[in-house]
This record gives sequence, structure tokens and C-alpha cells, in this order.
Amino acid sequence: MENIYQIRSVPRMFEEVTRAIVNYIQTENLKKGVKLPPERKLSELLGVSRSSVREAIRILEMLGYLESKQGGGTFVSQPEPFLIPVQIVSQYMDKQTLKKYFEMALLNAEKIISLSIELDHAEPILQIRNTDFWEGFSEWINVLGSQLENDYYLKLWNSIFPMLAKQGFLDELNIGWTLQDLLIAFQNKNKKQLDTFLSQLIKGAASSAD
Amino acid sequence: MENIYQIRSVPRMFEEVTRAIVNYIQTENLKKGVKLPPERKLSELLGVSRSSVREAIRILEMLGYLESKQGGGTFVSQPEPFLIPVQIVSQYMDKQTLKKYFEMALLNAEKIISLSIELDHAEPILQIRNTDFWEGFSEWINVLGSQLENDYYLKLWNSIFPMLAKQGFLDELNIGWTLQDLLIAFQNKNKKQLDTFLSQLIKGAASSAD
DNA sequence: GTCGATTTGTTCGTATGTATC
DNA sequence: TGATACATACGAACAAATCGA
Repeated sequence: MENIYQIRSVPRMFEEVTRAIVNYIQTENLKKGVKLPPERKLSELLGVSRSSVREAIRILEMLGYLESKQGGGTFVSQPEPFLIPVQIVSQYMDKQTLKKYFEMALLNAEKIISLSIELDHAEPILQIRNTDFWEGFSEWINVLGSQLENDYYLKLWNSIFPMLAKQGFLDELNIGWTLQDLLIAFQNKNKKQLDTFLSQLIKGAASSAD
Repeated sequence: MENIYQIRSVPRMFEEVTRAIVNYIQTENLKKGVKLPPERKLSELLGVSRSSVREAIRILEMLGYLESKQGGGTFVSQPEPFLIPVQIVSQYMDKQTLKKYFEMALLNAEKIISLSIELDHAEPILQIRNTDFWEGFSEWINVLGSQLENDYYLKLWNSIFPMLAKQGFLDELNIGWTLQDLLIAFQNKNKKQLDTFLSQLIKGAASSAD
């Protein structure tokens, strides 16, 4: 199992700059339309070359975070883009945002589960190695999702789940049942029971994000 | 209503290069791990500077499309990333891929609808201006989604829907009912009827993508 | 294990086109 | 109209990492 957190051993300038700009916008709470310092100034402030600044701006531009106009300047566009790559996420995300990501991830997990039930893949008894609930849950979702025709549900789950785990959001959710309970309900095709379990997860997140 | 397709009048080098690289990988059908020509060679081939090539590589790297190692080279990583920004999508996407995007978008639309019913926002009678079914549907989803606490469902819808419309995927779906039917079912909180309608959309896409 | 070639990482200087006042 | 500010783009140079002989 490769560690998906470890992006690379040597951090690169443009990644640092990208994080720095995101961090700057977040801490200064800059809204859409605010003009950023010119590239030359940014490169001075951060102590890097303009090229590195430009590479960072490009990425944030493509993510809808910034917008730059020749001759005009670089402006904040959407300070809260959807699905920021993990590398860019700065150290802290507030709970409200994390909750929204969580709900989005869970929607896809639910879809994977319900599609798997309908497909009736004659699933062998599931052996989940992980003892941690969420690690095990994610492993299970990966097993189910990889058998679906549409792999985007799983891709979205996997693009959000590691971030939530990294930020510690999942640790604070208390769950009144075990992964085994969930697997049993799945094997019995007990949709009602499954719905109850999953909706409890959402509610747990709601109470946690206060 | 601003045109979200027209990003800017003058296309920029790094965008062209990004598209060119994606196109190259797709037409050559390069799989994960394949090494790309070195940056200097690419800049020669495309007739642009190395800086522009690098900016394009950065973006594709951040999207998980490429991976570059100092001293090693640049390699294809995931030739089919999830949620490619519209600007990068080259002219053609095959129907199977479009169908997966469509299902993902519809999942979020369904969530928006079901959450809106539960919230009971005392919705006024919905006036949808658009005569085209999908334009009207999207407008309706935007009205509902913008009232939700979690705006990510709507963001994902809006990040996929324009692409599907642009690629003409939605035109080929034939729908046996009107938007008015859907709105009436919504106002009556007739979940069963709504489920029937939406599942028909999925099936229509399935038969279309053969 | 060393050396040299290859390739990306990073910086700097310069020229050009565009926007703003 | 003109002047200034700014992004766009190119090319050269060197550093650092990788890889193979």
C-alpha cells in the first residue's frame, strides 16, 4: 500500500508558492475580485523567481482560484474551489468546509453501495483487514467501487477521503456500530438498515461541526 | 447570463500546450508510466518556449495526469483524471466517458432535489424561463442548490453540466416527459414519481452510449 | 563506485503586447 | 494621446537529480 500522502521527498518551489498564495488569500480573507500584488512583487516577497510564481498562478488559475489578465493583474476568482488537490491544501481547513467534503464523499460511497447491491456480484464474504473503522470502510468502498462500470464514484471518494483523514475530521465522529454490522446488512441486502447506518454518519458529522 | 465557455478571447500558450499534450497522449494511447519527450524536445516540436511547456506540465501534474522527476523525466501518470477543467478537454470525449460524467452529475442533482424536498423551503411556484429541457433543468437545479447549506453538490453539477452540453451529449437523450411534469412532482413532494423520472434519465443515457 | 550524459528544477534578463489612468 | 504598470513569452544559464556505461 503506497502512501498517498507522501507526494515527493523534495518539495518544489512552485508547490510551496501555491500553498503560500492560498494561505495568503485565506488568512487575509480576500474575496473575489481582489487584486493580488504583481508577479514581480510576489517573487520578491516570497524570495523566488517570477517563473515559479507564474507556475503557481497557472495552477490556481486552472482551479478557478485566480484569474489573471495581461496588463491588468492577477485577481482572486473563487476563493473556495471544489476539490482542491491535496498538495495545495494548506495546513488548516475549517470544520464547515470539511463537513461539506465529507457529505460529498459519503454521497458517492452510498451510491457505490447501492449500485453494488443491485448488481448482485455474488460477493464473497468480505475480509476487511483494517481494524480502524474508517480505514476499513474505505477499503470496503474500494473493493465495491472497483467492480463498478462507472469508476468516477470511487475516484471522487478517494480524492476526498484521504484529505479528511489527514485533517483529523473523521476521528471526531463517534459511531454507534461496527463495520461488521454494516457488512452484514450489506450481505443481507437490507437497504433500510444500511440507510439508517449511513444517515447516522451524516448526523454525527453535523453535530461534530459546531 | 455570462458565457461560461468563453474563458478569454486570446488563448494563451500554456493552454494550447496543455491541450496539445493531452491530445498527444490520447491519440497515441499512452498508458501509465510511459515517458514523455524531454521538455526541450517538446518546446522544439511545438514551437514554443520551454517555460510554456513547463507551465502546461505543471497543470497536468497537479491534475494527476503527469508526473515529473528531476533528472528522470516526465511520465504519464493517470491518463484519465477525474474532473478535467473544461479548458483542458480536447475537442472529443468518447461517449462512455461522457456517460460516467453524466451519471456523476445526475447523482448530485438528485441529492439537491431530495434535500430540497426535505428542507421544505416553502418554495414559490417555479418559473423556468428556458424552453430547452436541459437548460431549464439546470436552471432549476441552480435555484434549489443555491439554497442548500452544502453548495458542493451544485458546484459539481455546474462543473460537469456545461461540458456535457458543449459536447452535445445531452442532445441525444430523449425524454418522455417535460420539465413541468418534474416540477409538479416536486411540488407535490411525490418522491416516487421523481425517482421514476430521474432513473429514466440514467437509462436514456445508457442506451445512448452504445 | 565513478564518471559523464541526460533531464528536470530554478533563476535571471529581455522584449512585447495589453490594460489602466 | 501618452506614460506607466503588468502579464506574456522567450531564451540562456546554472544547479541538482537520475541513469547507464
